[in-house]
Amino acid sequence: MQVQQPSMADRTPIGGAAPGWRAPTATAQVPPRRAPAQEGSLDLLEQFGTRKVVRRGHEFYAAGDPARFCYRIVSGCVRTVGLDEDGRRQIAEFLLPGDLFGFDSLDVHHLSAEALTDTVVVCYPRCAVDALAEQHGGLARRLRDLIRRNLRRAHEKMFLLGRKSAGERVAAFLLEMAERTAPGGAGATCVALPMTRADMADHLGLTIETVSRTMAQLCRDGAIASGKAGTIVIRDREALESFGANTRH
Amino acid sequence: MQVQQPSMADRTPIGGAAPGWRAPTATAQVPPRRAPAQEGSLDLLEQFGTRKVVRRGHEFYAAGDPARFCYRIVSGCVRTVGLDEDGRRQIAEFLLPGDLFGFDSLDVHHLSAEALTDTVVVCYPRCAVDALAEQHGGLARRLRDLIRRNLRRAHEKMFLLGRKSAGERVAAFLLEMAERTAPGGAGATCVALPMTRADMADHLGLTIETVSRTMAQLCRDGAIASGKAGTIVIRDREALESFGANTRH
DNA sequence: CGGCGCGTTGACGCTGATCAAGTTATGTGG
DNA sequence: CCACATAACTTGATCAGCGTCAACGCGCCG
Repeated sequence: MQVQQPSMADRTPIGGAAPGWRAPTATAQVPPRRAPAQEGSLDLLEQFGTRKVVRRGHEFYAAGDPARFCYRIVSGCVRTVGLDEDGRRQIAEFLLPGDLFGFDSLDVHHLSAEALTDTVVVCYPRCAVDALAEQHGGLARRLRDLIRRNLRRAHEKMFLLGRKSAGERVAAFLLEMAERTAPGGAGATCVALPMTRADMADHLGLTIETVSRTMAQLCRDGAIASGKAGTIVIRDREALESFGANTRH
Repeated sequence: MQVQQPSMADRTPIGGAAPGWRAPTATAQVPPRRAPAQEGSLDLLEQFGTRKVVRRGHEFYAAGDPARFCYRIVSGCVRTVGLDEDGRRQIAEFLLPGDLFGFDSLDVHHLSAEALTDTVVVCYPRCAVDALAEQHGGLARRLRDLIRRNLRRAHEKMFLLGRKSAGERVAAFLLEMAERTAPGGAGATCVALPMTRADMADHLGLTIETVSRTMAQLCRDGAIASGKAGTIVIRDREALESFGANTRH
């Protein structure tokens, strides 16, 4: 396991005036996105946020680290990773601009969080989060609901991993990424996939080869097309939605 | 999907006298258990709790129901179930005496909860939970941590489903059940398995046959022995812990 | 140029699903 | 209490989805 602790020196107070964290760097292919309404209203926290940049491949925290900070992604992409002693890896989620992470750990992180691309985050001290939540029932409620939503997504992923075929998993993943980057998009949607095939495989409980083959199949079927530099285009959403359902009969 | 709503008539205030619910039927092998320390201290809630009995095979709530109540199990055993349109099923967790459930749903339950055996619960109105949490930061914090623990367990299960062999899944499940019913137990431990093979299969992402075969193998290896009426005995914990690790090399 | 990371494609085999009996529990009505 | 029906479990034979191993192409960078 890599244990590169990125320098803390680039953390700067956000204190006063205009939010300076509005995506100055354009490193990531993933465009900055407004936080969705249900997660956006943790405004009370903003005054405690500090900006931080983590370079591609580096960790925000490792499994086992004390949970001292929570994060909101401004730009870039992050994965949360579980590793076991044999080197087997499970990626719990990919996080995109607007997403929050680190809020659902107990005192100690049980997964590590790693930057897939150069990533800009706002970073909230855990003690500030807890203190604010102690005083403001509304914030506590929103935090609770945030973790609840994560739990619901985890349950959906358990279903995916336990009960769906390789084709269904890949198709569902692509649709999920599409929905997250362009909510409600209907026609041909361009989806950025900033992660490697290995990342997708470790997220979907498959191997690199199976992911690759499945996507090739989807291309042949005309459901998707491969765009430039880690993007795909969804051409036929319905084909994607029903893909692999026939595999398990 | 079965939509039997058990009668609400058998709900009675908890205040009263001797618990007449001490397992009249011998279906439930799971003995009552004290709530573990970290979950037990939701004491503020107790005054709002009402007792309720749900018979084996009946639902506490269905997926899609508004989340009006949360529950603590007094005796019995519960499963939380996700179902899809094809009839594929995923059991997120099995819940034992002392366990809490229903706390991690948003406004609407996304899984259904069904009694595996005749089950006695204490039932807390969601509005009371929320109102109390609004006023008592400490309670809110404990609720948050409760949901966080559930999320961590969900992540561990994602790892199990995505990355472990059939043997490892079954072995891990038996060890988990052992740990939950007899924490820290060292020697030969007797473990109640109040669920069917189909339940185990739908929890572990396997088929009935594979579960059955794997347990037969474990018996042959002397790691476990089958006891009476849905119980097994763990004879060799280390053999169990390393079982199936060789299968995937 | 050559090494390296990443992705693709093919051949083959194994784990676990599927199909099919058959046996043992569980429950029900006589 | 037994007879019967049904659910739950076990075991075997066969199959296929996906993993494994291997080779190769491509873009990037020193």
